[in-house]
Amino acid sequence: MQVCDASGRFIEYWGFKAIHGRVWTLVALRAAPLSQTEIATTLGVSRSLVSGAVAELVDYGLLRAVGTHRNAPYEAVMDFWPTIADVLRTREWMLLEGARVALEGAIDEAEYAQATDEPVLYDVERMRLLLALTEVGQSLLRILIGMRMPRGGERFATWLKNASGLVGKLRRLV
Amino acid sequence: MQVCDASGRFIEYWGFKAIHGRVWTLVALRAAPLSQTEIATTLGVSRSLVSGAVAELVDYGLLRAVGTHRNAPYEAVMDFWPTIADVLRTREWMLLEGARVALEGAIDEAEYAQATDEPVLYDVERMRLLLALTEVGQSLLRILIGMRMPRGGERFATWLKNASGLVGKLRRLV
DNA sequence: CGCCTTGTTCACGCATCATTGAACAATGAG
DNA sequence: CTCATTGTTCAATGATGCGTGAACAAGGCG
Repeated sequence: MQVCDASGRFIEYWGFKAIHGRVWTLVALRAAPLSQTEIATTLGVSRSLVSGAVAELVDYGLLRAVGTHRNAPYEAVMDFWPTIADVLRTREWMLLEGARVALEGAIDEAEYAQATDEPVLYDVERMRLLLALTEVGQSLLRILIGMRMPRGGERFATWLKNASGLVGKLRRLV
Repeated sequence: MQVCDASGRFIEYWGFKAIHGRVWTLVALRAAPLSQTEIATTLGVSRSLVSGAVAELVDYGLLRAVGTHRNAPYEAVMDFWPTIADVLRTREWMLLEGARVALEGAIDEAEYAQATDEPVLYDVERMRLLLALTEVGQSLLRILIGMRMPRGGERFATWLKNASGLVGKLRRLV
């Protein structure tokens, strides 16, 4: 399944493991739920690798066991926006916040140095610009995180239509 | 300089090397252009590492030598959107295009199987959904790539104001 | 009840890649 | 011209992390 590899490569570039993308895509596109051994043999990887990947995907809320018994096969949760929002909320926010705090500290230092006539190594104006950039980034992030998803039956299809319309509006905006 | 480390961490998560972020941030925030040895000693890394990083940053168009002589110090190019657009155009587009092509192929295969009454392993409906998703992604990418930047003197500040306004409009849209 | 299939855990190997230090090249200063 | 400083190249190192296989656990089915 070339789609799984392409998806894996894509996911990998976004800071996750390729195996996550491959497993999720395979399960998502199969008509029937899959057991771990089926996943492993289909993808040509070891069962141990699949075991870990599946556990993490279930933890992320991207995979779900069908039934309660031990060897219950897995189906994909198509509605992955909550997971993406969660990643944005934690990972990206922390990164931007770290940069923002560091910049604020550096600006304070530079201003204190200015006030006491010490030599100022750094360009305060530029630091302010980068600070403003992090704030714009955080605003954008807040919007993305806050995007409400349609509830009920065919969530993913509805969300997709939603997103498509939004992109159209965005094009007119730019 | 904690800002450099924060920036490096951020850049690293976006698929680049942390050293690129650290070097660029240091040069961008310093009031005066910096030589490679100054960069190396300030960041506490070897000159060889800085040499490679600087060469790549110059290649990306994110750093520029001030003057023509061999040991000319470097200043930062603040207007980094062209570089980002370039990365989006090559890396992200290729990834999405790869997924799209693979999905189209799989859909064709599945339809052929349906027509000839062979067993169909994959869910055509879902494949179409993911195909639509890649297309929405490509539309969004086209918009981002096509975003024109202000020309002339204080480009970065103008761009930032531009971007900030855009994010505000986007919030009202969502 | 016992076997066989399935899932989990863990230590190891293997590859990748950032970083270093040393050797080398290039150039400006004295 | 000579030397010291700066930048470049390259092999070696070290760390990080994916993937594997074997051993182990846990049920289901005969």
